[in-house]
Amino acid sequence: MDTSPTARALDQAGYRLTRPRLALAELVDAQDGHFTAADLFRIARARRLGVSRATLFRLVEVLTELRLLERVDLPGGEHAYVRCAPRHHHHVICTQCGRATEIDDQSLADAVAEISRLTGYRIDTHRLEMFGRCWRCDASAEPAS
Amino acid sequence: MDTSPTARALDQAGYRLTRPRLALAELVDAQDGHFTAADLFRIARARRLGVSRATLFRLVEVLTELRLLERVDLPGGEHAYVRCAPRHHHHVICTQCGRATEIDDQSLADAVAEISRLTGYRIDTHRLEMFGRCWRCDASAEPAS
DNA sequence: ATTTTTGCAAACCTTTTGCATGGAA
DNA sequence: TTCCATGCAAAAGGTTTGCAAAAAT
Repeated sequence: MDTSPTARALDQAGYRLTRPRLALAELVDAQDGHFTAADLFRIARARRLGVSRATLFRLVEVLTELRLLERVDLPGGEHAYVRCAPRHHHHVICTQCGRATEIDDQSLADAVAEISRLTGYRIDTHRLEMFGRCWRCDASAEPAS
Repeated sequence: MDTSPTARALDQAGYRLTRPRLALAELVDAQDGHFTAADLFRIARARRLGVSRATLFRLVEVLTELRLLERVDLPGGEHAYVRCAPRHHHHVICTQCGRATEIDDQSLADAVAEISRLTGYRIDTHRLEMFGRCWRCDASAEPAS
């Protein structure tokens, strides 16, 4: 059965459903946190999916163009990716478990509009990345509370 | 005369004022937009400052630690740096001329607090980068208005 | 059959590091 | 004189690319 959402999106966008793509699509769908290209490659190699680095990078690029993935720049400077819905939003990322939660908050749009007004810039795009601890990790880190 | 703010900050922080550092400090001070390490190296080489890549990277790292520079991740994924005051803030960056303007807007802090409340994350750090056109570039791009 | 996609390997680009020399304090 | 800093060159990552073979439509 072909229930991989990513694979379906690829198909719909006119890309051929090859074995490497199907395998990677499932991998990507299985991630619920952020991952780097290297992470993906490591997993693919461990599972003997027989996917080359080149193909992996090429697919990540396609998925990013389709907005199924979004690149986030971690505080250390690495490029990671998170699976997400193809609309404008932001992420809060847990620095402990890697979980990423999508945000689409109006108060932020308001803040950006205000900044545009204050600075005189016409702001085309913006990117907000927030890093912290999700409720689960935060709870387990403070047993006594 | 030693009027380079960056050089003075280095001195104050206990770093030795070597010729390469002084030369680079002046270069950095002269930038009013964002620049990559490669940009800086290109300029240094053109001016025959005799600074090696290693030294340049090492100084950029020091300046970033001292918070005289901040790394910004451009939409294309490159790492650039902007000169700035050593406190928490954000940047609006002109995609045309590269000018960077510092922002410290309360409405953004409010938005982040709201997001923290909504998601249950304890947000430690956040990074907002805005890209657009500054008033000057915007004006010259639309002569008829 | 035709066109896209793959894998390989090499190339590329950016950044880091070890180490002996040179320079600041 | 004592460390700190530099330059060099090599290494280490990370990502891209040319090209012939393989696979999807």
